[in-house]
Amino acid sequence: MLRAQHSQYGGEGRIRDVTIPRLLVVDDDIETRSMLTEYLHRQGFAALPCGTEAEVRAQLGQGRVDLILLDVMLGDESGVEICARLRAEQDVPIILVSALSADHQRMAGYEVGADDYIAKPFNPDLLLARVRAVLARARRSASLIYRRQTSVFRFGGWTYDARRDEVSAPDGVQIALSRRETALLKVLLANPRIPLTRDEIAAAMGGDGDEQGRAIDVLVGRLRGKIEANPREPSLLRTERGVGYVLAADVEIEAG
Amino acid sequence: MLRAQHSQYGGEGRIRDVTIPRLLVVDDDIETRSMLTEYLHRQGFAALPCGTEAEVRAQLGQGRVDLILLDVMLGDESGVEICARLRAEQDVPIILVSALSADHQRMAGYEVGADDYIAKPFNPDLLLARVRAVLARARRSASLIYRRQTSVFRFGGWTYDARRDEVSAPDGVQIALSRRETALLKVLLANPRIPLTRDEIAAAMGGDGDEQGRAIDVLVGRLRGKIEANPREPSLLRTERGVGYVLAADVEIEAG
DNA sequence: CGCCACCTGTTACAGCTTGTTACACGGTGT
DNA sequence: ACACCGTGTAACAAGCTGTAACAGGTGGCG
Repeated sequence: MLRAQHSQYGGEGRIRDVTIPRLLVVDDDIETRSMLTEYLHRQGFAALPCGTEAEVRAQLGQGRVDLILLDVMLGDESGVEICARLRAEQDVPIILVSALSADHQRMAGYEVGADDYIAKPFNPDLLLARVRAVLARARRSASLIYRRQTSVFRFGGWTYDARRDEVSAPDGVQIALSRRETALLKVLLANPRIPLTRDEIAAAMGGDGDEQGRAIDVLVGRLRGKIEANPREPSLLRTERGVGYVLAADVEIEAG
Repeated sequence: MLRAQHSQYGGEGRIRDVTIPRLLVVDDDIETRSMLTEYLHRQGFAALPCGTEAEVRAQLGQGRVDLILLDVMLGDESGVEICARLRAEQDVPIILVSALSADHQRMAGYEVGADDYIAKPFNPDLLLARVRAVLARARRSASLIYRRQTSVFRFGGWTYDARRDEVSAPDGVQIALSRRETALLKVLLANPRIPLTRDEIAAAMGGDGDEQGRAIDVLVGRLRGKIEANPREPSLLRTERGVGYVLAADVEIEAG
């Protein structure tokens, strides 16, 4: 089950890619809106004009939005406040656009969670570069899990290759771990030398918060049986009495 | 980096938080470096001065780096090129710092993957706001998977609550899915109305690329047996002959 | 120092999960 | 019409997984 939880999001990058980013252009000035929308269309984006927060929300409700270009002065509405409200609910990248470029205003924009801030009048090509940078960054974030799947973890002479899902002993011999054993190992590898409580381990393995009984202890024992030279005196996967368990090894991570 | 990695396990926010961001200040000018490093120290960051790419790499090799402030003019080295190289290998946020602020240079910076671009001379408070914004954004990205874990998916009258790991039928009755069944459901929910090949499904479920035989088919059959009114004539989880399977329902996602 | 409660390791077991295999049926192409 | 391919399904075996019970060790308190 945990495995599936990991891989689901890693698999997104490998299954389908949406090719046309969908942008909202939010400005109460119709002419500015149209000009920018057309420009972005020509650059290969789906650009949708909005004049108010309500229109923005309507678009968000209707489908995926990849980025919002949000003017600071929106008639009766403040773009900065809209940005703050949207950020509290959404991860969608937001670029604030303003004719005013005083530093304290820029800071306010960043503080409410804008991804970038562009001063009018702007060079369209620079705007484009920023749009692309912000989109690329968002794409990179979305693929983080996928990339992590290609990592090789080294600890205490052992190797865990996340992409191949293979665990190798110091002598190079592969051992077979069950799905739960692998999940436990991954949690430990992600937290070298940090004692983890049983609840923390269970949660990290995808638990729903229910009390686990002694399941983690048994699982630890099983993993020890496979990776410890002497499971009765573990050196890699140690117990911290009253706390939980700790991977007592440094972990080195390489791209797979 | 390690922290960001184990967010894939859905447990980052619940296991450990690293509280002091670690920044690299990269500038060949010692005075600038020192001034900035001290300023950032006073603002609560761990700021480490570097003068060359080699020093940057040494720091990256020694431990987690949360953000790199990278000057464009680095004596014999070009900050933009260093940025490009680092970006190809790393997700670490990079802010380029330059005395030159022509638009084409800024665009070059964004194109090589910089997260932000600051012109010298800069207002230290504005730099700080940007550092914080970039760090906050990185943190948000790192917590994406965790947030997804709190999501509720609705499809065809059914509900999957990711946090509780509960699946409910249209009549509100909970059904029990096995771990693999849940994993399959998640893959489908992440790709509504998109036909997925068996290989794609297996990969998204954490497969290591090995041929799966008929396992996915059997699993689909089992999930159908639990969620279809008539498993012999499935309406939710349909077969696309010669391709694979598709979730024939719209999916609505709510924060949990 | 001794006692006791708690913590952890371990074993055995039962139930469930999971993938493989084999067969049947329907669809498609020649 | 026939052959082949793709998919659904049932049966089965092996493995996985957590629970329960017991034993030994540890730490705190009197």
